[in-house]
Amino acid sequence: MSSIDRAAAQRFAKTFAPVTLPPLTQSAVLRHGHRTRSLHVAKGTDVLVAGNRYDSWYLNHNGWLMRYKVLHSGARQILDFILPGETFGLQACVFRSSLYSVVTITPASLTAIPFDMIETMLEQGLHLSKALLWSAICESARLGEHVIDSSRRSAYERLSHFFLELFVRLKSAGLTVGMSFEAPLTQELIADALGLTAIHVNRTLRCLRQDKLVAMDGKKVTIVDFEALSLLSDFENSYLGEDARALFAR
Amino acid sequence: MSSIDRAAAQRFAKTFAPVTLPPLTQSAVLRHGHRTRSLHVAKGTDVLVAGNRYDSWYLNHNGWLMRYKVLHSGARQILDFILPGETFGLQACVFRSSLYSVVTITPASLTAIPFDMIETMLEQGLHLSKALLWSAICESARLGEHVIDSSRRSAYERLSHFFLELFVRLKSAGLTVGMSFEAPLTQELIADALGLTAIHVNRTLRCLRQDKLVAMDGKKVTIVDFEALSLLSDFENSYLGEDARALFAR
DNA sequence: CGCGGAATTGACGCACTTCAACACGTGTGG
DNA sequence: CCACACGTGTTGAAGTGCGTCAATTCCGCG
Repeated sequence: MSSIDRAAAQRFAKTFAPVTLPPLTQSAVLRHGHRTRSLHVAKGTDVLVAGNRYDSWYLNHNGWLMRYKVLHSGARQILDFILPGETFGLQACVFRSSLYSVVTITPASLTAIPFDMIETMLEQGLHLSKALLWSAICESARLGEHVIDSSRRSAYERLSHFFLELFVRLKSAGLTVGMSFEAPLTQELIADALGLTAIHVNRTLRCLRQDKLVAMDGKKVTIVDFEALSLLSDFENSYLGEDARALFAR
Repeated sequence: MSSIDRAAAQRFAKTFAPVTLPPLTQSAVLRHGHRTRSLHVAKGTDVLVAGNRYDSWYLNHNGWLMRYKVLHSGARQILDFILPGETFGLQACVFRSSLYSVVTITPASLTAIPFDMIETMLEQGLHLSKALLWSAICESARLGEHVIDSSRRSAYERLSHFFLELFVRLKSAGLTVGMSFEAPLTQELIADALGLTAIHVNRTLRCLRQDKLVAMDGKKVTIVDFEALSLLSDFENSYLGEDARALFAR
């Protein structure tokens, strides 16, 4: 297994078992390493296409990807950004075909883990079973917040909440510097994620800048006033799994 | 274990393993029956309260419940309706405290399954592990559709999609009669679920009735034109797990 | 240099909200 | 048995946040 895979396994361990489990999770993934496939994909590549069948799920090492769907109206909705260290594609294993498409928005190196390995993981490792279950439940939690975002918050609140979530998730992956992070996002992508138009995102971003809450310099985002942002957008990071407990408590 | 628990176990089996697994799932749940608690709660009872800790998850036998959250603005967002045969509360086990509240909207009988039983289930049964994982992934899928609903569909499309989803979920639980079903919902609840106001739900419902797509008589809902509704709301039921495959394929 | 994608700004329209009033059924107490 | 409260449904009028359309500028890159 290449060194990049080892780094990926470490990141996976860190993401999904910050409490007590990193070594076990890591070694368990590594133990089956010979069955996995490494791939390096360019920016803008569709890794999963909605409606197709797949037999692997994916571990994302270092890139940004997004899960999305386009409606018959032509509108595109982004469900989720997949950050370094996170996984995707489990759904495609459960359902006959993938419900959503996944595309890279930066170059990315991935590890594909054959689906039937999940059986093995479930059979052999209690800890891995928990990790899988936990990652699915965390995804639910994020989507739950996303529902609230889309239906009950103003554009101003949505942007606030969005940047805070990104910041906390990137921070737990060690990808922040102070209160800043790099995000390869365009205003159009943000709009598609939050259910707005790029134009309105633009206007709202200007307000956030003027109000000294968020600063943006190209692709670099800085959280200027974490407190104010949290308050106005009902942000509480507990849903991100920062303090997940029970499954890994012992 | 009482007969109501047996019925519940059967419904759980049906919901989470429609393909090949009912007997196993059922017996595995029953095997641990002595550890579970049965409760009967009145309509309007909070079973879970956001922010509190819990050590059980719940199997809902015959009632309707909903998962919701209220923001500091006072707005309430319903994330999910929990129909007969479905479960809830797994999140509360993973996170330090429950992220959302769950309240009954009809009287309901529930079975509380201690959380540490999940460990046992994961250790002992490959099939149960799959069932747990699958139910979490299905929840994600529903929430994903809900995100799309809230951010990219008009009120008219949202209502259409909402009724279709309810219909299909209730049908798979055997709770439909022809193209009709009973739903203990008020317009306000629907509004809170779809991110609209009750007033606008009212107006939109009238349009749906006039357009001969949906009929409502009190609490009885009838899908008049399934085809037209599906088309206009991008409905495809694959995300509801109708055709889930891989995990239960063998 | 010139091209194309992204950001920015303005004017206008509309879907949905907000506020307000009223109708209807159901239960509860006088 | 009526009176009243209360929850739910229904309808109208006015306000607004965000979308749509259109034009201009900025910037990276071949």
